[in-house]
Amino acid sequence: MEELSRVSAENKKLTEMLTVMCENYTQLRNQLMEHTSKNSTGVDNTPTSRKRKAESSSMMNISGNIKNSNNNTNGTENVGPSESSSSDEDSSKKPKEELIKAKISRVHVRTEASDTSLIVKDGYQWRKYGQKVTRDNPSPRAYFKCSFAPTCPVKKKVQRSIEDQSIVVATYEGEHNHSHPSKLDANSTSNRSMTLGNVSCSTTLSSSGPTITLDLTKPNPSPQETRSLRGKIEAPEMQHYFVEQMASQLTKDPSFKAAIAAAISGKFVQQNNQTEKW
DNA sequence: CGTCTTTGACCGGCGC
DNA sequence: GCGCCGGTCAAAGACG
Repeated sequence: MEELSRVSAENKKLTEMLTVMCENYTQLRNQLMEHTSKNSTGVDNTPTSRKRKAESSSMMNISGNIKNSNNNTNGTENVGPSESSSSDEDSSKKPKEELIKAKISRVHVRTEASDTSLIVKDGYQWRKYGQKVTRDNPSPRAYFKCSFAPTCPVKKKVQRSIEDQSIVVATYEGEHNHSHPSKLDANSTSNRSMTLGNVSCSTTLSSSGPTITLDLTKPNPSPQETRSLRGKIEAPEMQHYFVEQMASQLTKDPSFKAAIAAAISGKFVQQNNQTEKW
């Protein structure tokens, strides 16, 4: 309980730091937009190389904003900085581009820095069809197609963050035209991440090694923090559902059960360094 | 033998 | 038109 309270306090501090960072980012972005609007009177700002611009905006989104594409079927839950920044700029563009961009979502997953597999397990079944080394990032970018359904048009690009090699950025394009495979088999995956509103929680349960890494962001921010973030207030039943989902997924993982059993039997060694990492 | 990954080749968009 | 660059294809190999 002491450890839990300590971690909770640390999470609160980190959340506050994240809030300050988000606010600073918003202020800086507004200042930049004002500056660019003053300098260039043109309607569209530098139509050259839209793709690189979109990627550079995603690089600014490394502040632990973890989203799951499964909830992004209509884009209403995409309230992250990258989405908001792109939607702000898209307001002056053609509706066709807005339609295309509405189907694009990004997921940031923290993984082991030594893991070079570029595999982001999100419950879907993916087939790798290409890998490229892009110009703006020395890490190779992997291209995946959804192979769960032959007609599923969803594609996924996975690339390590140029700023933090331990963060893998997965960009999803399109919408799945089938149900989530994990609904059929909840034990098929060992890595899950979920998002409710702006509160992100990512669990990385490594079944291959003896270590268990939990990436947790405080699930219950204070009302003040909630207001300061994006004003998206969660319903209590959603928080309850969130906690239930976390508990059920943790208890379904055999490695987590083994760790709990070892802890109960007195063989579990508390590693403070691991918990202090996040 | 079927499926998946790897990787060089190829294609199309874009800027100059 | 040419070159660069990101994205895709497809043959070959790996793997269970």
